[in-house]
Amino acid sequence: MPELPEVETVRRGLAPLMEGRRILAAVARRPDLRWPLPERFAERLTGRTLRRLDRRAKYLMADVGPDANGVDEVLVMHLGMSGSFRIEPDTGPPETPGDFHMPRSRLAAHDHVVLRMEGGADGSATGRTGGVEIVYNDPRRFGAMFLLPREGLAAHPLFRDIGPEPLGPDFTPEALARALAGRRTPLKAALLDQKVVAGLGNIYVCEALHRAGLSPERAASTLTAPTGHPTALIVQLVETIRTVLEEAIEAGGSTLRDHAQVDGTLGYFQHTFRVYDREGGACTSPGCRGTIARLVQSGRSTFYCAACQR
DNA sequence: CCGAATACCTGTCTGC
DNA sequence: TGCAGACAGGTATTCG
Repeated sequence: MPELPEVETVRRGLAPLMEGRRILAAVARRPDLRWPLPERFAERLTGRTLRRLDRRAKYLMADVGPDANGVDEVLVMHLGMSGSFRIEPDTGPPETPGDFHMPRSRLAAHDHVVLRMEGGADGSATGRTGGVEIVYNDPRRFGAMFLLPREGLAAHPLFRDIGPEPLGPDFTPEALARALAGRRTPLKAALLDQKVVAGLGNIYVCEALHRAGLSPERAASTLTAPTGHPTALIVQLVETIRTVLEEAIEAGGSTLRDHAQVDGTLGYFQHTFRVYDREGGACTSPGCRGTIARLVQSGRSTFYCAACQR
């Protein structure tokens, strides 16, 4: 499921267990996810301190500091369609460099990567060595990990063309108007395009369009005035996208507080949607008596209300 | 250049 | 119960 709110929830869940801590051991249990894992993955990460865990679009970006040659690197992680992280208490023996022990009983099918983190001074993580083991599980293997130089990362092909962060200062009505100008593609497809705005996926595009009262089939260009300036509709859409994402992050936060320490699985949380996966259900817009319908646009399901989305 | 289709994988659900 | 087929929240690549 991971779209921006889910990835941000994962980031917030992992950050307290990872930031400022050494990676005592790392394991890649297979050579690839969607693409090959970084060469010598375990050796390159072992012993380094994870300074910060950030997010850009749907990517997690872990600043792991300098490598053996002093080159600052970032561990970039993407959850794809089915990736999640699980937190296990570290019950392993004290570390020797390059050594890694994890009880087989605690590994599950599709556990592809494990990072053993050192414990924190605050005692917030309570494995035998005071730390945790962070397990990446991904059945469909559409996820990915890269270890890239920090210098010039924004110009890397993965990030070069990604649009503004929707919760950041650059996602303005003017910017969205510019990005949609002249585009004949349906609004649904345009908002899924990561070049237009970062981090939206199928669910939150459906949700945002419903709340904004905009048809997913409307040509994207029709939100931009002939002058190239934003229309009132675009101002509304920018605001709606922010609201939908903020509410979802809030829902993810409460899931974290309620369940993360018990369940240990990050990446999926309960959230109720107004249109997504509600085909045949009643539209919840005030005063609307419509029914949620499903349609397929460029091979993906769109859920919407034809009565109130124009 | 743009937009649509395809490919990458496995698990789950539906209908016969 | 078994099984074929559809479908799943992402994105790089290919095709027209």
